[in-house]
Amino acid sequence: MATSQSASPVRLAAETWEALFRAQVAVMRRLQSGPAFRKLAVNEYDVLFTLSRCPSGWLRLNELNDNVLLSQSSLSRLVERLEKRGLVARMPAPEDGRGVLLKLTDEGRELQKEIGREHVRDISALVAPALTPDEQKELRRLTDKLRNSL
Amino acid sequence: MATSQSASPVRLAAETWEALFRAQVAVMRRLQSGPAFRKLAVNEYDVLFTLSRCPSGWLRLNELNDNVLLSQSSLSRLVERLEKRGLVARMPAPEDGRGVLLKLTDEGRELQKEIGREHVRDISALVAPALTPDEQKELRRLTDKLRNSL
DNA sequence: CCAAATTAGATGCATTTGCATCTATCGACG
DNA sequence: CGTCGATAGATGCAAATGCATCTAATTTGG
Repeated sequence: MATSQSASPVRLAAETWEALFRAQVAVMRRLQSGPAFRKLAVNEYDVLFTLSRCPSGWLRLNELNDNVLLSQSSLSRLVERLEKRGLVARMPAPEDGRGVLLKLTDEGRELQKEIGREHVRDISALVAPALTPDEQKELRRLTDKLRNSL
Repeated sequence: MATSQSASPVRLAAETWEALFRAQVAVMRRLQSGPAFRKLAVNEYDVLFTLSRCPSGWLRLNELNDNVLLSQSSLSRLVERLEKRGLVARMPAPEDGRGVLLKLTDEGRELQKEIGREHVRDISALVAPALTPDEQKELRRLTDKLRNSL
């Protein structure tokens, strides 16, 4: 009987992914039910957050789409909603007549910061008691490595 | 200036969560666009999968809801759809007149296995090249620990 | 330089989702 | 026991999502 539980590489990969996925579900469920996301859905906040991290301030719609788990059409309409609420501004891309550039408005930046502060506290309250700092660093390293190798 | 990048525990936790979340988004995006999920959405498959892992075969609707990132009402309707397609069967809970028990039908079990085989191959193709077996085990350990401590 | 194929994003439409609420049952407590 | 708050699940309805498709701009290959 040389067939121990996770002997197969395929099985190990599947179990690894399932553990990652379930952890994400469990944490996200708690985060999104908190008071931080009263004013904005998580996906909407995520767009504002990504824009806030963008060095130039402007980001292409299709680049945004890589970060978010949404179809292209859903992102298009999500951005439309954000624009209607005055949180982001659009501009036709200068180098590509098909493209659209996005940036935060002042109001959008304010709201991102406001939600972000609370969001970060919520995250910390969940993650910090669960893992030591070294474990957190290792988890960050492994998930970054996984993402970068796709 | 003793404020290095991730000196703050709060910041470290936030960065850890973001890395985990982005990795999940990146992997999930690739998985769900693959041919494995032609016949069934990921959330629907996930319900079949969870039922297939249940020792007794029967599972309460509200227990299912802990595993899935869906509101109670959405899960209720998702299950309704699965039942209409003949993939799951319902039964009133014997010990609790409010509850509903679910199990896979034979057809549901077949479909879960069929999709599952392909799904596992897809996962392996993404995860195995990215992380060594030891790294995968460590990632599994850390995400399990995170989830269990919530 | 032009036609064909590709890419960015928008839009019509059906499906899915979530919020609020409703019904029914359970459990606690007087 | 009988009432009252809590819990399980279903449902009306508005909002969000995805698929297929459309338009327009770009890139590619002859």
